Amino acid sequence: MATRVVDVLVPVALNQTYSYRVADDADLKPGDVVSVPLGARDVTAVVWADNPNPDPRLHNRLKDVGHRLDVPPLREELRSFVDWVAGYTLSARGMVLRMTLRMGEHLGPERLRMGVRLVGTPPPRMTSARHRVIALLSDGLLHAKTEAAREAGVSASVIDGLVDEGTLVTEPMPREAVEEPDPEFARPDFSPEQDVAAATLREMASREAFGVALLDGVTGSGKTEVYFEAVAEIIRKGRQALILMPEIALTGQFLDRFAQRFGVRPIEWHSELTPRRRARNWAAVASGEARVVVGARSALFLPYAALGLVIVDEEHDQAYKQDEGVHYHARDMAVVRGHIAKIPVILCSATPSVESEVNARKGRYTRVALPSRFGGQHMPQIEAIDLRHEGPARGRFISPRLAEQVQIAIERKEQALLFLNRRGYAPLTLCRACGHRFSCNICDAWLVDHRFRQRLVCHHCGFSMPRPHQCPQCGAENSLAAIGPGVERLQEEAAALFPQARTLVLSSDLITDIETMRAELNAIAEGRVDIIIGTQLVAKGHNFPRLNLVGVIDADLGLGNGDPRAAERTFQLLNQVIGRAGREQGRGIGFLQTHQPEHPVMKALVAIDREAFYASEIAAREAALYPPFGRLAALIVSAGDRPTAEGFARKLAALAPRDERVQVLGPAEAPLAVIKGRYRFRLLVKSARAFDLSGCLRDWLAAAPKTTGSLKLEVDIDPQSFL
DNA sequence: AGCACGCCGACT
DNA sequence: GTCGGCGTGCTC
Repeated sequence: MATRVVDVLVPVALNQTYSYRVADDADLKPGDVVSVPLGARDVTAVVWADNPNPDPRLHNRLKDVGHRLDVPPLREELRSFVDWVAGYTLSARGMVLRMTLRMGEHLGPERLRMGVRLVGTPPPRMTSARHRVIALLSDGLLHAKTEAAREAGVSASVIDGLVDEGTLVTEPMPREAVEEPDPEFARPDFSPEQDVAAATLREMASREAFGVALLDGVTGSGKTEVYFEAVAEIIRKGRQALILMPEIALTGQFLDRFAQRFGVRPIEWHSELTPRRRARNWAAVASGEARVVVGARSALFLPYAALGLVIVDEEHDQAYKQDEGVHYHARDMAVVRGHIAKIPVILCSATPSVESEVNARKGRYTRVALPSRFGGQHMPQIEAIDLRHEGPARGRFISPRLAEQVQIAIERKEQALLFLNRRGYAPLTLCRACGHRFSCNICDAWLVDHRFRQRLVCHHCGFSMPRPHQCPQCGAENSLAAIGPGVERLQEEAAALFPQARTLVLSSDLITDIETMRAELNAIAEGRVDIIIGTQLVAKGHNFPRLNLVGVIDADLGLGNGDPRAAERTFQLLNQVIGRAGREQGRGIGFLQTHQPEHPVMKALVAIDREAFYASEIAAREAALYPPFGRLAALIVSAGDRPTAEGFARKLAALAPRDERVQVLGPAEAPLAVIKGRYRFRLLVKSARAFDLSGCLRDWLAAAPKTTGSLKLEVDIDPQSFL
């Protein structure tokens, strides 16, 4: 009798499945998680399909499937999703599978933590440390070993000693149950407007069918509490809900708000989980015990037992786009997963992406609007400060009018936020004697002066050097000038202008981990800071109750670098930043320092006229056939030297499909031509919306020469950033 | 993605 | 004479 063979998807950079033999008595089904030999090692992989006619050429080379792991099989819904994402993004299926299996390697039966219990008599040789341990354990209950040691103020070896003496025994700790959120824990009081929105979402959640809602509400309108009602409905139905957030928005404050509504914190999923927690959370998601998961984009690939709803908070946020490895946009893939799993998807934003806005206008998405702030608060008043006429003195960045407002805020004991989306002290250092500019040897970029760290840093590759005191070009001393502002320099200026104020810089490079960030955000929320100086970190989903004034130092930053999404991003970012003001007292005020107050983005912001912004942006996209009116992909060719990269890019362009539905632009040198010592050229591929661009690219690239040596070709479907 | 195999420089 | 650098190619 022929041995049974199954096709297994292995989590390596391979698109094909590999065939393995199965023992006759092993009952393997598609979706089962197994261990298989691959080359010299064993990997955790997934049975993808039965293979009744294995390739005869492989007959004598087939290896045997190892053991099946004791975890729930990946459901057909997830396997289809993995296949779909790989096909769409032109990634190896194995690499997409890897994202669903990233559970901290320790898959399988959870390693139990050991606890200790007092059972015997104290040993003859007593010490004060031993006394403390015995006193602590005198309740006769099981205590976690490390906690017991910490509470008794002793090292673990004291406990081990008592175990050796027979005074204590070790026992496995019972696994702590995942706490269930209670949908009725604290039902909120809603305004009539919020009630209507919540009812719509609740109804959608209960329908158990695919559909997309765009929950469109201004900052402070209570979007979160409203979509929590859809989550509550999913919990009542015994299914699971996933709330996706931009990574940085996963704050303690959000988790607390969740706990206020549902009684417990949700399960988290993000890059900073410890391996142990990661494995536990993965298992809780797969078993279905985790009812609600709040996570960064990678949470979309987890093996939910019964996913019933996906929410994408701040759906316009660029952080949803993964630009390494598998290039995917989590918002778009959430819609795909919802479609495959036949479940509803809720996208939320105060400033929807142009894509989602168009889908809502065309009726593909259901718009659920929360047009006003909760509790009758008003949106901040916004004014432009024309830097051409009322700018600050040379070398200063806070205009007199803005400074006056900050002074008033401080006198009123309110907070002010100065927003500048630029890390470090100054973006450019140059020599006044010879004009030499400090730039990165490995990249094409200026080195940013970071005075906290006393270094010049490349923001593209991380290269850094000590801050020099002498020009390397002409040898002049004391000739180096810092050009332009960064948040550190802004803090210096604010401290000089307002010496009595407490300032805090909030910038990603000064924050080492999520906990530090949570602590700093809490310090602000509790009013221990007068002037917050922040990069875009402050824009994301945090509520500062005492903040009423927001000053945007350089509103033009991010506009006009030739990026088709520059206007959209600037509008969203500035809207969100200014929306931080006046959320509690409702008398927020925002100032935009700009050189171009007549720019459509600035005019729309000042007039608080979203419609005007979307109208002009949608018209521009439609005319240029940019997304969502057309499809876009970028091919990025990079190599260790310029001619190799350019030559290959030209070869690719020459092989481009001859199809009038596809337009190939380039190759052009990428805007930042050299990054990490690699020369980069880019081809942009544009097609009509109703065209299989992924399939077309696949055929095209299959016919292209293989990349050898340092040559690398990256495919970015739906590129968001053009740098 | 790992990992082995393979061919050229500075060490015990 | 070996140890080890990372370029190339394969993994059922």
